[in-house]
Amino acid sequence: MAYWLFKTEPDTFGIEDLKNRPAQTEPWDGVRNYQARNFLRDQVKLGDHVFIYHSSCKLVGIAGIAEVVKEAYPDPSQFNPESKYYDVKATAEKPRWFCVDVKFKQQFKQVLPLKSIKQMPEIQHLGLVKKGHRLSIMPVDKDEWSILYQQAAK
DNA sequence: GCCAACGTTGGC
DNA sequence: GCCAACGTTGGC
Repeated sequence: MAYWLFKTEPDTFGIEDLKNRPAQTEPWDGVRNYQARNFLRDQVKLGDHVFIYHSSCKLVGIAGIAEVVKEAYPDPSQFNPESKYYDVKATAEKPRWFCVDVKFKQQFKQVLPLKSIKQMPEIQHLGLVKKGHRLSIMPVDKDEWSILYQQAAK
């Protein structure tokens, strides 16, 4: 099993929204970056665990955990002209973008702030703490997951 | 294939 | 809202 971090803007869709969904499950759509897409399509597997990270908001940081309940399939929003994620160049035969379904697992009592994460000496490999951390889907190694989880679940 | 212009991300 | 850091686009 692998570990990931997915970014989201809580004003649009946050951990609370995931928790309140029917079946607490939601397609993670709208990823429009090739590197992130490749992770989603090729490496994110059923049962993988995911940190839900809140960005562009008051409380920036890791807000909780979700689990992958459906592996990559073509992101429907790319075919929908009404959607802001619509992509003219995508076709059913040649989909360009993919999504997975995630299910709510846990909301932390408090968001683990980015500021704290950056101060943790053990967390050095995570893309988040590196310069130009713009990937919306990124791998987290096992050790870093454990350390972050321990810190967040306190 | 280079690279300037442009758009987007995301912390602050 | 600012702006630095990236990614993407498109002319050549």
